[in-house]
Amino acid sequence: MKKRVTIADIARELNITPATVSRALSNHPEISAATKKVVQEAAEKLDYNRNKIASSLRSGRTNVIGVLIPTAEHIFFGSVIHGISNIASKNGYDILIYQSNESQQFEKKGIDAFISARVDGILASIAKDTTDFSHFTYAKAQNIPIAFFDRVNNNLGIPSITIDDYRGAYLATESLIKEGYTRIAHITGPQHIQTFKNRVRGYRDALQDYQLPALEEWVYEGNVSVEAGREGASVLLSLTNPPDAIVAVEDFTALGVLKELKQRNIPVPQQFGVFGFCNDMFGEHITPSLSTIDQQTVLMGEEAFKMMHELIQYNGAATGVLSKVLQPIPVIRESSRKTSKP
Amino acid sequence: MKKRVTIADIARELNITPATVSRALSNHPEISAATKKVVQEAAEKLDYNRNKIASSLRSGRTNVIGVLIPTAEHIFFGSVIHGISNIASKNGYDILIYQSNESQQFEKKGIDAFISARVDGILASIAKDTTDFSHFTYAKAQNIPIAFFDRVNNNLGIPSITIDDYRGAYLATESLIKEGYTRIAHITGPQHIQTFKNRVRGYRDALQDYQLPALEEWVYEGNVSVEAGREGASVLLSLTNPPDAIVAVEDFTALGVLKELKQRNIPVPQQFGVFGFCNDMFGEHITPSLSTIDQQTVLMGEEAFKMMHELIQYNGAATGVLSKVLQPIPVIRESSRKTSKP
DNA sequence: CTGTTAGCGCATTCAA
DNA sequence: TTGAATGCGCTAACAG
Repeated sequence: MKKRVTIADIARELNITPATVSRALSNHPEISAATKKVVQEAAEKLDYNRNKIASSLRSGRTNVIGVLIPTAEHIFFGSVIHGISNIASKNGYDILIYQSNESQQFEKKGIDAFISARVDGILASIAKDTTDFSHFTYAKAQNIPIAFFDRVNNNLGIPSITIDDYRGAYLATESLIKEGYTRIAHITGPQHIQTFKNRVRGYRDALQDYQLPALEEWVYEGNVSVEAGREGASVLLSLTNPPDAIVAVEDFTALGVLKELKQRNIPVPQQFGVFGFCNDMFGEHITPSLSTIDQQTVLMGEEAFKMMHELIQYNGAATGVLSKVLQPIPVIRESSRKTSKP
Repeated sequence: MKKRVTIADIARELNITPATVSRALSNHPEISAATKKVVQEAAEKLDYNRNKIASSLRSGRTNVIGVLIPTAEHIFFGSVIHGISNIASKNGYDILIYQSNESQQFEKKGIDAFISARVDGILASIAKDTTDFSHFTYAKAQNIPIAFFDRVNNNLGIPSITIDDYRGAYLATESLIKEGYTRIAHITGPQHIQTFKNRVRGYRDALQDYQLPALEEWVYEGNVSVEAGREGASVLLSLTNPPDAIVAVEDFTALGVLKELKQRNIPVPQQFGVFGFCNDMFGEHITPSLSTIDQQTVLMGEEAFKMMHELIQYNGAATGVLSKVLQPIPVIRESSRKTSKP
């Protein structure tokens, strides 16, 4: 094991003190340009690489953000991480990843790991299973800046960044209405999850605003999956008063709806409209292509980092940082275009 | 900022020395069970949380693995990270993520960040742009265990974990042959990438083994995308001697092929067979559903961590750890099933 | 502008 | 089995 070069080595080489080297390398304002230059060159020459561990221990800051996600296997979170990670790198932060796998127990472990690692802040998206949120308030009590993204809890006094699910569902429903569909149903997910609840509200309010019927039985609650989409569509189409369009809670659910419709030979969009939610990559390429709501995942990641960055800067001081809501963007494709052809 | 509890606090509380506390908490064999118990309880009571930074500085080990990926926006890498991260957590390791965004420059920065963070090991998947690999050999020279996954370079003496791309393409081609297709073409990606090159070889060898024609013009080199699939299919179908099946380099490329065929009203699989590569989630749900090669991404992540774990253990000592190749798994669906119906 | 001094919290050597 | 002493590499307060 080759011994690593330290600032002491550079100091010795140049006959100055380690403190000066440290300051020069951190671009401290009170160091002369000449010294900085010499130190830089010596560092380069000796192949010096700052030991962040020692630096962190001394300074009390790690420049690491802990990111807690339910799973990296879902492209939604990959996309958010993409956003977080890129802007974080640009600002000199590293990203520690932990997966809860939708379990409260692992989520708690993740928070503990972050605290142990002395991360400067935590960005978290809550697991489906979580009912006890004390690990989050604990982190907050430890004075670690924390913010939620996408899967949030508004009762903990923790800032968050989300997209406006209510508005997304509203826009989807409204788009179908404007295309001429009049009996619009909704397939949603488990209602203990805020996100899905908000979408139901947006869907309902759109119908009400346009004075269209909003039958109780037109809201089908399933799991979020292709299968749920099929089953939901099947149930809805078997009603005595079946709908002529469906707003699905998510793109794969919408895909299930499309499959069921195809099997029943119901032409989309001519006789039936379908709207998804997520803007997953495949939607653009299936037939008919899927209208959906874009969730701006990368932007969400970037905004999440920015918020965290501010929280870190102003921690302790009173701060104006509050929750932020991103606007969903309707992406209208074939599956909902009853009137005009593409 | 509440002062954090340290081992000194615990020591004071119990009238023993910090050294003993440290040993007790690390479950050192030479500490009495009684002391361990008392220390554990005091730690719990005082809400002690080990400072990994200080521990790392002293011990020289961080228990952090740096994972370098091209982008988190591709589900393939998300899936591998899922595999790495879960097994890493189980073994007490944290995961630091860095994205190269397919750029050599950022890749280099990532390696530097990892070295600065004093990670115990690096798992990397090479960027498309990378032509100079010195940052990898540099890390290795610094005595940091490093291994590649999926996107590898075999000329650096760095172990790697891949799936057998050659065999994957061979199996895809063979499957088409056994279904009765006889004029099989291939749409591949940039040939400076080993992965794609190997798939071309697998494709060619299958044709040869079954004594089928392998025209030079039946291999179309494009970018890896839906558009490349469309274009490749278009070019191949315009040949005076067009194929009756295509092995695509990847699922989205296969999707492009399917779109082009649909537009030309060529029935799949009856008159034309299509095979993808990746087993992306959408493939199961499109029409016709897509035959493809599963790359065992989660397993790849798990095996990557296991390999890294061994490298870390035996670093310095001569080690038997070599590259590992995972077996691809054909997933046969409608798009290639000429003979039998599902 | 630079040097001196001190210590972040822990793990490890050597002694007892 | 435990205590005492040391230092990992760096940064920050205080001097000069």
